[in-house]
Amino acid sequence: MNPFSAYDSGTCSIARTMELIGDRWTILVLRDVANGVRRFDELAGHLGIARNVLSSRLARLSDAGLVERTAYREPGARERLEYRLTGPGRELIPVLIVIMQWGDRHLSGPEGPPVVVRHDDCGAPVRTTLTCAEGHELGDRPRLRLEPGPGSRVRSS
Amino acid sequence: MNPFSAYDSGTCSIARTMELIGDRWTILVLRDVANGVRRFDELAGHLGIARNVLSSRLARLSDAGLVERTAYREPGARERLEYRLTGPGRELIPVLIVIMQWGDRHLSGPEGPPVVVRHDDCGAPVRTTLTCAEGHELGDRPRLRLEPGPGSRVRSS
DNA sequence: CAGTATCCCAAGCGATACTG
DNA sequence: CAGTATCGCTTGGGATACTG
Repeated sequence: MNPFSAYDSGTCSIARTMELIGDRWTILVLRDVANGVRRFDELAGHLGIARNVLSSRLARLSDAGLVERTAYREPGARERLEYRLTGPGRELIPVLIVIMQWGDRHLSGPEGPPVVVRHDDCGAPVRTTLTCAEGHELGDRPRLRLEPGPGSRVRSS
Repeated sequence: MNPFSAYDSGTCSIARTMELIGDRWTILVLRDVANGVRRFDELAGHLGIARNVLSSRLARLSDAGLVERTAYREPGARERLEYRLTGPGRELIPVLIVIMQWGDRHLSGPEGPPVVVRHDDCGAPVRTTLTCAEGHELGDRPRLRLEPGPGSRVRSS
């Protein structure tokens, strides 16, 4: 009867995702990797994270397939390792953007946000919008309805 | 020279937002409150969270202005307290949706996602999209450019 | 440079008992 | 019912030293 019993914490996609990225550092690591910070020491320095923690976060992200470690060699230089987002990792970028957008609006000072994200092709600022399959735009405070999906454990009787 | 020095961890909107919601429980509390679970014991039972932790999370969310506690009284019943999202709190819903969307795609089993979110007005499923101010849709793996914003501490010289 | 290993502390969390 | 208080465990995290 309560539609939200479908939302049991075990299978909920939000819960599962947060298990992966819901700690103090992981999202920031992803942010930096997405922004082209690719080497271990560079990440450690820029984030101010302890090296062992960075190591374990990168390992988890790599296990989950969000980040891959590859070797590369600049001409004449010795081999180096770098981290890059995989496909699934890049698909997290919209998550980073919405979070940033919310923070820009509600947590940045009167000076405005410290960073602006633009569409690289046209230079216009980027934003996220909520739309439905009928093409309606839902705005910031959308009217939503939840229903059990195909993977629901709740019988629809 | 490095555009990402603008992204110092102190002012970054992602970092600031994650300080607020970047732990194991807060997002799930927000999810439940957004879904109409409004009373303390109901939240505690549904989430399986320890009561003291729930208490402290609600306090933090309330301090931050994402959630407000109000008293209400059903006719004939005694007074009760309930939590509701404030305006800024409701603006976090798109964050919940993108996270859920990503988890649906990458972390749910072959059965599919346990919950589907629909536009309440038309019943069509909801999704988030990245667009730029020029109206281009950017897709899952967008080509982005970062620039220091007005609140950047980095001189633009 | 790119990590891993160790040590220790602080925060987060769960269980439980208690109060209005 | 709606919380707060207390306790002890467990995890996360910082500093530092060490290895290939």
